[in-house]
Amino acid sequence: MGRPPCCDEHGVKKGSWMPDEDKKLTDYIQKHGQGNWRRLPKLAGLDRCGKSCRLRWTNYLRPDIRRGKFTDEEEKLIIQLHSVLGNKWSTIATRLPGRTDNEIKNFWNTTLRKKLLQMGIDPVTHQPRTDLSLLSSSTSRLDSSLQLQVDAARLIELHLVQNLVRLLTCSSPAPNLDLIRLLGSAVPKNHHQVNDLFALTPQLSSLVNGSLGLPSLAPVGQQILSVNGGQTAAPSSADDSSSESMMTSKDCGTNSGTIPASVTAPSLVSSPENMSKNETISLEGSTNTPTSPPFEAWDALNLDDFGWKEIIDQMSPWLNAP
DNA sequence: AACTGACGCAACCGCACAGTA
DNA sequence: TTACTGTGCGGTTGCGTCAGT
Repeated sequence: MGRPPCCDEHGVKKGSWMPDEDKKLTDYIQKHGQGNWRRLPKLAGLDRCGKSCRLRWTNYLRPDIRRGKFTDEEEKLIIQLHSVLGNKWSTIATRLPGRTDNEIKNFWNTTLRKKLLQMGIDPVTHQPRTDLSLLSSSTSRLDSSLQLQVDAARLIELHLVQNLVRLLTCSSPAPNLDLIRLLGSAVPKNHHQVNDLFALTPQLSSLVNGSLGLPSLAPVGQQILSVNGGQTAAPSSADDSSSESMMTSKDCGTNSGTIPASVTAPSLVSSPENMSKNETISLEGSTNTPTSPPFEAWDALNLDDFGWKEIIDQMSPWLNAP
C-alpha cells in the first residue's frame, strides 16, 4: 500500500525559497493562519508542496524565531537535555524558546558533537569515551559543568532503578526475583562509581533537587548499593539469595506497589510555564494503576545504554497481571 | 586570482503516528 | 476495523560561504 510522497506532484518547485515566495507564504498565514498545509500552496499561489511550506514557515519565517549565535547557557542546556533525551530535537526545542528543532539539530551536529568528542565525551552516551588512548589526558580537560550534567544524568538512572526495585519488591503479586536480579545487574558494577557520584552531592543536590524534582539523594545510593548486595561485583545470576536480600518490606514505606508521585523524572529547566502538560517528562499519571502502561514517559529518557528497556519489557506482563 | 576542502545551514526525504470517514 | 489523510519528527543531502594554499 503506502502513500505517495506529498512532493511527488509534478511542477512542484524545490530548492531554495525566493523572497517573493516567502512573502506569499507569510502574507497568507498572517491572513488565514496555519491551516491545511496540503491545500495551502494552491491557496497562497505557491508552486511548492505543503510540506515544504510548513518547513519553511516553522524553521525560518515564523515571527517568534530567534536567530543568531547560541549562547553559552543555551549550549549547556542543549547538552544537558541531550544527555537525558537523546535526539529528541523537538522536545529539546520546546525548552529553548525561539529555537527550532532543525536549528538545534544542526548546531548539535556541526558544533556540539565535535566539542564533546574533543573533550573525550561520547556524544551519544555522554559518558567519557573509553576508545581513546588519549582519554586520560582529555578527561582532565572536562568542563566541570559538562561533567556535572553527565553525573546528573547518571543519577537519574539510579533513581529510576531505585523505584523499579521498590515497585517490584513492595507490590502484589509477589516480587519477581528474576526481574529484581536483572535490575541488580543494571546498576553500576563498581560501587565506587556510585560513591563518586554522591561525593558530588552538594552540586548534584542543587542541580537535581532544584530542577529535576527528584527526592533526596542519600537513600538512593544506599538502596542501590543494597541492591547489589553491597558487593562491587554484579550479582551472580545463579545466586537467588542475593536478590532476596536486596530489599526488605520495611523499605516499602507507604507507597507500596507504586512509584511515588514525588518521583518526577527530569523537568530540566526552570520554565515549566512554557511547556504543555503533555510535554512534561513525568512519571506522574503512571502511578498506582498497574493496568496502565507504567513507564511510557521513560521512553523519553533514552536510557538504552542502561538496559532498562529490557527490564520494562519483562515487567509489562507482570504488572498487568490481575 | 584561482582552486579546494571544510563547514554551516536550509531544505528534502522517508517514516511513524494520530485523526477521521 | 480499515483505509486514507495530515502532520510532525529525525536523518540526510546539497548548496553557499569562507579560510587556507
